[in-house]
Amino acid sequence: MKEQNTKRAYHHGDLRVTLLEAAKALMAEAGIEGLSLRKLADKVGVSRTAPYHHFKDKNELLCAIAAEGFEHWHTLADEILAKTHLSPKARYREFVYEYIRYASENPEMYDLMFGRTIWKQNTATDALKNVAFPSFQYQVTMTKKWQEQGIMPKEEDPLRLAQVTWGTIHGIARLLIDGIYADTSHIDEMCETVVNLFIQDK
Amino acid sequence: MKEQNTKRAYHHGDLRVTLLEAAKALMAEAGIEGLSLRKLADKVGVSRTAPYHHFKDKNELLCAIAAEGFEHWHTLADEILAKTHLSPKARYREFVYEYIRYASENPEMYDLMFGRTIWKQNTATDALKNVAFPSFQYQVTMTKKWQEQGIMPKEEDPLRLAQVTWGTIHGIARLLIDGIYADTSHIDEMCETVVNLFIQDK
DNA sequence: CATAAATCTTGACAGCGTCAAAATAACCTC
DNA sequence: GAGGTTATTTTGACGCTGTCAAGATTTATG
Repeated sequence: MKEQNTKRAYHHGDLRVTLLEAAKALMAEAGIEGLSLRKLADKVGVSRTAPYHHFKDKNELLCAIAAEGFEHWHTLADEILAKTHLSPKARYREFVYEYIRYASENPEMYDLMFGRTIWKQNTATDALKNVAFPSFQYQVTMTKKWQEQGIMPKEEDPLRLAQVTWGTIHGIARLLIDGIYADTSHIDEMCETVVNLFIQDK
Repeated sequence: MKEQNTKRAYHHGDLRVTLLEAAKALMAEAGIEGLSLRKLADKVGVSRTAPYHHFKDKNELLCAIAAEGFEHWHTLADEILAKTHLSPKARYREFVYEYIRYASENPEMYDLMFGRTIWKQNTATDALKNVAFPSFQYQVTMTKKWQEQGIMPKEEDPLRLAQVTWGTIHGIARLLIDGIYADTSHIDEMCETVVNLFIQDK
């Protein structure tokens, strides 16, 4: 009985996918720093260097994880924007809530996707860039739409406005997952304040 | 010839201060991750374990560095707020610019002060908390003042408003120092957009 | 079936934080 | 000043990390 996936089943049987799944789980519980290739290999039941035949190094593994995170995140964002039965303002509110919720429920993944581990050293793989850059650009696209819908000021440059509004929810998300804002019970009120400040009366 | 500092000159001559200075320099050029106790000891010219008699572990060294950062940062903020010859709006503008400038010129220090390294694991020393918490609280105090001066909406709860406005400049700072916004030439325009969005016509 | 390629393992190395024990230097009291 | 205490520093060691090299094993290919 052997599987027939994208990669064929050799000794292990699609070790790459197994590693990615285990890595996400390990990262979620031990953090990015706590995710070591050796612990990962041990968890999966292979030798220390086995992962090196599927990922060039640790960075490439992290990029692969982040890429999956972006794909997941992108579908979540799309779902909200598809709720056309809601008013633009209500949709934006939901987007803000969902953004903060995603970050606080997946702090390590969020940190990997939007943090310095990958981007500061400029070590993103092409595969990651191909999903991450559109996600960044997505913020600008949505902002333009919000301006057209009249809930955000039309006179502001879309790029600048996107940078600031995204910066706001990103900043709040970071303060939460980095442990500066310990009190997560205030999340709702913070989101509401964001909407109050940025959204012009519908 | 021996110095007479807070700590007396033993074998080395105030190793603690020397370590802190070298650690700040090493961190600035190699990053928080690149700062190792062994390299630090080597740079200063002592054995690997010598620093352990002045700092319990690496975390305590990092906390000491961060504490100095907060003190420096606090004096910078105070200077701006003391410029009473400027209008409240102009002062806020300068505060935003200065905040982003400080972060982008001292990215590693900013990351240490406001990042997850220390706060997420909840390993801050009491000495650090004593300077950091007032700095956090400072944001709320200033926000209240801005509300009283009529440049920020009075109807918003001061704490929430502070969290969101601080979150905004913190988020932009993070996007810059983490390498998401590579283009630092847009800093001025982003700051201006922040002021436009948050400040009510003077 | 034989050769090539992919996959996995064992061995090894340097770097890291940190503990234990020993060595050294300064201080303090008598 | 002498002797003992304390502060400081060093050497040795351990386990953890990422990663390379070389060999072994399994699968694919011609």
